[in-house]
Amino acid sequence: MINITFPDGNQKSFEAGVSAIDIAKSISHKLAKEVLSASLDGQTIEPGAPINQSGNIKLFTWNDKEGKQAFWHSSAHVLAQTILALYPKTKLTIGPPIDNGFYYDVDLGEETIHEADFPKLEQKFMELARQKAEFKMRSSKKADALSYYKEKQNPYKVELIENLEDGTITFCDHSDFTDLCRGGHIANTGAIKAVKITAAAGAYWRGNENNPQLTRIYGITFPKQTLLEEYLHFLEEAKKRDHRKLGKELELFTFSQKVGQGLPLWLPKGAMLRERLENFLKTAQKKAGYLPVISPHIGNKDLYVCSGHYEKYGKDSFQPITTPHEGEEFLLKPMNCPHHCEIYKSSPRSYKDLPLRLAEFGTVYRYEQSGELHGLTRVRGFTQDDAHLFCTNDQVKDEFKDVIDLVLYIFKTLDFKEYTAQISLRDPEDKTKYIGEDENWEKAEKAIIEAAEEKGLNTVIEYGEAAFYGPKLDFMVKDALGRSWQLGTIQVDYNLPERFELEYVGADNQKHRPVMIHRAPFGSMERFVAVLLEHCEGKFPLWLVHNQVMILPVSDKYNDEAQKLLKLLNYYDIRALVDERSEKVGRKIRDAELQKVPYMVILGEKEISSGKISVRRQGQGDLGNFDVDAFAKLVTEEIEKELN
RNA sequence: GCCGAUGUAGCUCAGUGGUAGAGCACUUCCUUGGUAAGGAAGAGGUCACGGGUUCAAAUCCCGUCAUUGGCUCCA
Repeated sequence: MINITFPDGNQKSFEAGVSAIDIAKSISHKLAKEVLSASLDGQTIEPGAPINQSGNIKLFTWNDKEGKQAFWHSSAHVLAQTILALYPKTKLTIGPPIDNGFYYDVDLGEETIHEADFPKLEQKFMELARQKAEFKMRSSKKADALSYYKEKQNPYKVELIENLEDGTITFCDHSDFTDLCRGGHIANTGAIKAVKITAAAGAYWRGNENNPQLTRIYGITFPKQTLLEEYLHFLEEAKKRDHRKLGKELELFTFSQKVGQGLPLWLPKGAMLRERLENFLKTAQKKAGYLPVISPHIGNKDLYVCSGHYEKYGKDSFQPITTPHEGEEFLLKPMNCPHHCEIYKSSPRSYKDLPLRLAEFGTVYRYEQSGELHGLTRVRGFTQDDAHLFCTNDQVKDEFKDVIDLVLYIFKTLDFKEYTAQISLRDPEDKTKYIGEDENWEKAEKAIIEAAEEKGLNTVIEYGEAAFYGPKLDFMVKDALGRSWQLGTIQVDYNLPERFELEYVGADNQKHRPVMIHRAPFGSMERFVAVLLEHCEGKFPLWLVHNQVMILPVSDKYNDEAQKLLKLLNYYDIRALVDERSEKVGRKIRDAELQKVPYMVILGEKEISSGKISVRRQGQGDLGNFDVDAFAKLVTEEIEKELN
């Protein structure tokens, strides 16, 4: 007999050899049917495999991340089986579960899979899944595993196995299909009730662009048909929140082939939106002791050679502009920091001047690869809400913490509740990608980790994600489709002050080197607006929205009164417009609702004679009658609340 | 840059080799109304661009450009 302990602390005895599913059955048949995966003492186990030792069990269903992962991992096996059945010459590589489904990377040789082939794949997939084949793990000797794949002429699997220790190599069989696999399946393929092949894409073997390109087939499966329908519905809804669609509808920005790829054109409404965001941050920065600076759009190449950016990113910049007579080379400014370093150097600095916080909405240009461009989130010309804080060693942590507060204030004001605070450190395997002394890196990394900890941030650490000159704290926010984008960033840098020989005179009358903090709470105005649009679905908070109030005269007769009201609202600093079209009021309401105007004011005979306006809130309907100043107060108070 | 997809009116899209289409938006006229679409008429396109096949191309083929889903990259 063995003792099994459940997460709630309860214990039960079972005969040795019992499976996780049997254990679930002992609780309820419903649970047994729903269990997808299990773990014993934290180790993932196959749900149908015999358990021969006592331990702590956890049972996972579709509602658990672990359950979904096992489900999609198993589905990847079936996908591989499907592809092999339809394209027998395929060489399999890897096929992991991801956040939304799974993929399998395959070498199809001469064949290609097109979107038109997806229905065929889906049909075969379900045919195979319905066989209810059990997933069974078995171990293999390294030599046997190698010869198996050598015989199949599959260099990818051979490479994978060569990197594994003998004695740890396992395969998973189901039906007539077998694959190298470390485990973590559902019991059998029968639980898969619905599949959607979502995309075919190229992907490099082991993520290295010098390696052969494989075909990656993406799919998603569900234990119920209705869940697939819900997922497809979610994708439809996400499309409505796409910033590219909303940007067009709300007339915020556009692109022109003539102007160039990745070079956004801000339309008046978009430019005014940006202005409000910038002013919001400028006000906050003024309070926090920042000083504005302005630097030009081009800079001498030597400036970036000095900073090290040219060596590292020269190929990712636009090519230098050469002056006709002197032959001097200039780059379109790819970042603002070297300029700000030179501003620092414009005058001798004392420790009394520090921290010196230089801020600029600096527009920069980067030659991003064409395949990378994406709406406003990845462009070739964009404006950073940049600032560089020059401080002493002792001031780094406090300055860093203040910047965290600023980022969190912005996120709170704009209702970004879900974000990831990512600490990006050096790649411990390859320090050659970075400049500077180990000692400085350690100081910088320690400062970030401590500051984030003292601010109580829930952080994840990513190795190898640091900038080449220093570690950083990045704030990542997801778009409508769940893709993660870096918005705010804070970076500690001991290296550029060194390279630019920045100095200050300390209380000891000796020269010292300052530390630099790079920070951009929005990140780039373009990307920030994009993610903001997707978050609020185009329904901007009142303080940001272009048109706060739409005045709707009941008929043309009241247009003059409407204009008077408009002036009055403007006097209260409220942005409003009058809908003077000869349309019925129902139509005007509908259009204002669709334009996502937060407040509507209806003006007709009743309002004029009573002196009270009739107010509607977007998405809510009629709010009743108000005196104009009471309404103005309502609006201004709502704005104040949003900004505090 | 690489692999796949897409490109028709301002927007969303239909149109599989034989005269370029719809809805919304726009313009004009009628209508002057009470809380999510009043009516009529009109205007609007070198079917992304360049070549080819054909008696005939939006449609088939090749190339280019742009957009797009991924991969790689991201100061």
